[in-house]
Amino acid sequence: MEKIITRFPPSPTGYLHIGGARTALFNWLYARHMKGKFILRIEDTDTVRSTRESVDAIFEALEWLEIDWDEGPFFQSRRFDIYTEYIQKLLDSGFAYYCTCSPEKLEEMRKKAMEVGGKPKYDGTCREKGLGRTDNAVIRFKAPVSGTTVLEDVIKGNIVFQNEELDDFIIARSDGSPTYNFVVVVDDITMGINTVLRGDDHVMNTPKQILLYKALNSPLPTFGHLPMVLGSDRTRLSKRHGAMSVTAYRDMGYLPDAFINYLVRLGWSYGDQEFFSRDELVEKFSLENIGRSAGIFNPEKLLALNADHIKETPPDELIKYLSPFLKEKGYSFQEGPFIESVIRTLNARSKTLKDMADDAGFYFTDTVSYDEKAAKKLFKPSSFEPLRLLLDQLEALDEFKEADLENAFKAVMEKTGLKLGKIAQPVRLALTGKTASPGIFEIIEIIGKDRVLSRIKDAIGIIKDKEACS
RNA sequence: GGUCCCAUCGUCUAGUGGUUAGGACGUCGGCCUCUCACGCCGGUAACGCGGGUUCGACCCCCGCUGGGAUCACCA
Repeated sequence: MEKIITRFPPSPTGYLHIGGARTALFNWLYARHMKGKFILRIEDTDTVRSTRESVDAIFEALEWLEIDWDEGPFFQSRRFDIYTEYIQKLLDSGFAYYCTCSPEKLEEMRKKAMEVGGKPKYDGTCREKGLGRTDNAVIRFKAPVSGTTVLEDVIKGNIVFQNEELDDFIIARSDGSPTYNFVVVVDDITMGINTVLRGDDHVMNTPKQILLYKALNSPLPTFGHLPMVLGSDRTRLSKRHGAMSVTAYRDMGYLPDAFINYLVRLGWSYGDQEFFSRDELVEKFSLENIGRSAGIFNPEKLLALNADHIKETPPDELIKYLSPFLKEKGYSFQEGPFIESVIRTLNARSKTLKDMADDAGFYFTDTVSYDEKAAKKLFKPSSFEPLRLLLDQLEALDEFKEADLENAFKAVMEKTGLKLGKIAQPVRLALTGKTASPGIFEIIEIIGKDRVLSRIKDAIGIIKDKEACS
């Protein structure tokens, strides 16, 4: 069977957004699943809107998503010779012609057509004039005026277009630069692309492109149009639906694997399975299970999936992703058992890596800042005795191991007659500054004897001061 | 407006000519418990409407309605 060759062709006019990421992902997954090739192509023929920053932003986003490409990036701006050559081919074979109709005249025509309720299409004024090249002439494709063009879409099925609906679209502007529908086809032909997976919004372009393939005597690729991703109000996804840029999700603490897991499941299914590792996705991805209807982007489900992936990622692997968030907070640490245990206490409690870094503060700081309300409630005279007794118990311990710690607490419970909860909460506040944290024994073990003892002493001091004041 | 596409819980979806229409997120209730989570158990909620075809349609066909896409010398 022929080797599958897919591509992702973003135009660098902004950051990589969710829809683009999903298109890239489906093409990448399909290529990887089929052991084919995935090509990156930058569609920058619009020299006015294309920027170097956008190109970099796209690379950055793909890198984060861990979507790699086998060929490219190819830049259309550097392929003009090829386009010129193909335009000439079309001119020579009579499939294209020069047109000198002015933009103003065309605009007027469009307006009129819209008023009558018809499709605003070029009327073919110059079609048979046999005009030669002049300064303001554009080049149009000579499209068939009757018959049908059918798109055999692997996702949507057959879609039939009446050729009379199509018009002689422009393939080269008056300055000689080629236009989108034309360059896409030339690129896909010359790059050997045989599978085109793209957004739904391209279906109306496809008959034009099919006609071009035929005029160029090239075999058609397999087309598949992915359903759109919409915002919560069922309209096209935009800023007001939340973050659009893919890298914004990286910065919010999402795992790339969680992000792609969500994106793929939005429009693709594998029975009832919701959670997929990257490898599993590559293994199980298929075109047949892609849905036909548009999906609404649901940030809450993405968040839940992120939590699942954080939970399932082994601590030693998670470090790589968590590190930037810890470093941003100024925490220094070395990879190893310490940070891994820290992760183990937090991974079931964190929905994002940012949450995790936020909650991990007490493991890294020298001093603890207390939640005001909690301090008022828990650092009171009745906490003095249990804290003092616990301090004695802990000081006597050589090693801070869970079993020993439990015994230490038990001893305090027996002496004071208090339940564990009554003792643990003041201790938790003393150690973390907060009323919620991982298990009391695990954090004591990780924080370590020196810091634990000093933090308990600090708390005792505060309680004493309060007593003195009152 | 023309053309094209789409239609199962609020959302993502599974599903078959005969099912108690399944799962996940959310939500509600409970259990677990040193706090918060995790986890576990349970509840909530869907086949858009109208015609056909058929012994029987959520499923097949038609229409309607609703939603989306697209109509550039942008991509």
